Amino acid sequence: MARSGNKRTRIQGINRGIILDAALEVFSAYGFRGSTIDQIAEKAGMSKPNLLYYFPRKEDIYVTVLENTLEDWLAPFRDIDPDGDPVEELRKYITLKMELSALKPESSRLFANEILHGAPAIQDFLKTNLKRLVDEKATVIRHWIEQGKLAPVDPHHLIFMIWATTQHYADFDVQVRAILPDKTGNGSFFNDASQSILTILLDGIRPRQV
Amino acid sequence: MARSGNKRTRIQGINRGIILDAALEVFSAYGFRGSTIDQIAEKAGMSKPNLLYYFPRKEDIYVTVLENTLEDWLAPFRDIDPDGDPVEELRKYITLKMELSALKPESSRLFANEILHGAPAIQDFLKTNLKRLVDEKATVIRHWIEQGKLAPVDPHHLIFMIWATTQHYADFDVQVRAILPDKTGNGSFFNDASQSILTILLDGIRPRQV
DNA sequence: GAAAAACTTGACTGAATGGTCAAAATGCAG
DNA sequence: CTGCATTTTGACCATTCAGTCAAGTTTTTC
Repeated sequence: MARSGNKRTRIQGINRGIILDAALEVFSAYGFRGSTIDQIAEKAGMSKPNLLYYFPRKEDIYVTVLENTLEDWLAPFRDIDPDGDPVEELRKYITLKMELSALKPESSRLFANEILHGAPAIQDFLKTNLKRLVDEKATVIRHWIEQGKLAPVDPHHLIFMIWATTQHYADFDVQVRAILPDKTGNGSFFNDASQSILTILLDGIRPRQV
Repeated sequence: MARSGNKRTRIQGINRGIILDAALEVFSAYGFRGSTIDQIAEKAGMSKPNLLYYFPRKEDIYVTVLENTLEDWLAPFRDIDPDGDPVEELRKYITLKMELSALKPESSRLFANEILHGAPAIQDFLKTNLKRLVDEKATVIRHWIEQGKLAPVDPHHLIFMIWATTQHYADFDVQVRAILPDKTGNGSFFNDASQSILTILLDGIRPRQV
């Protein structure tokens, strides 16, 4: 039986990976309820009962995919260095986050969809782990402000603003592409966006007094 | 038969309204695929066949609700006055948008969900109406910049940033509430957020040289 | 106030879909 | 090569759910 005592055979390792990749694509595109096991099985190139041999319930697949993406998503945030230069650290974070949005929009959408619908599967995680981490980084930002290295702004709202903006390019991709003049090909648009966001965030839009 | 020739009776007006209100709640909470006609019918206090008498298909309800919310959503954007003071206009817009996020988070979530899943029902709208409107406002912003009333930033990305941030408080409500220290009660938190966003957007986070 | 139109609903149908099961196929240790 | 464990699948079941229908009830019209 699969997963007995957590021991994984060679084939289990391979197939679980294939399933999770397929599931990420499907769930992020159609949401939990809108995705069918058949869809995932087809994309994974195996029969439905076979897929269910590895993940007994639809929800098991979903939760596993979600958990896997959470870590990717949080790592750059965790890596913000309290001892680094604030502007440089935030620049690095925003750039990384935008790269992630460009590279793995599916993960972002999966996460967004989960939150949008009330985070039924990860509410606990939000209230404990994530809150702890955010509060920690908010403290870092507050220190930076006290040291005069950053303008006095509310750390939590600053974090939300960065999250919101960077994720927007993944989550609202169709809208962004529908609106943006496609002067730029496909590639450089995320770079442009990073630059713009950074400029606005750092210096604001109020013209500097001359 | 209902809706023949678009003429509406008294009862049709009432019941369509009730249905659309119920549908907004349900669709925004569970998405299109995740919502059932029975759920909407129950919330609307009528039988399923009766509901289907007014809207023959599930999709008809969905599209109608979506169209109704789009207008609400765009109105404040449309109202940005090219002849007004830029900072004041943007302040007004952001404040309005945040009030809307606080007052009608369901509309925001419905819209977000639609975009997140590739905007199957409103792709045309995005590419025509919305693009036209955004380009128009981008031109306004560009003029403001030329007149030195705004720092030189990319107008499109500025608009995206404002949209992303303001909608975040509606769409990611559970996450925001999970993280935010609930020192503030329920009411003032949207005010705090508005203030913070505005400060950051206007003056940035880089400390001003003294 | 009677006929016509509009509205309402219980009971139903067919398709989609999550999940089961028993039997076949394959992999692998000795 | 043999026998046991793992993997794979066709066929199936039960439930959910969008949508139908025919028969009733209420509202409007004249």
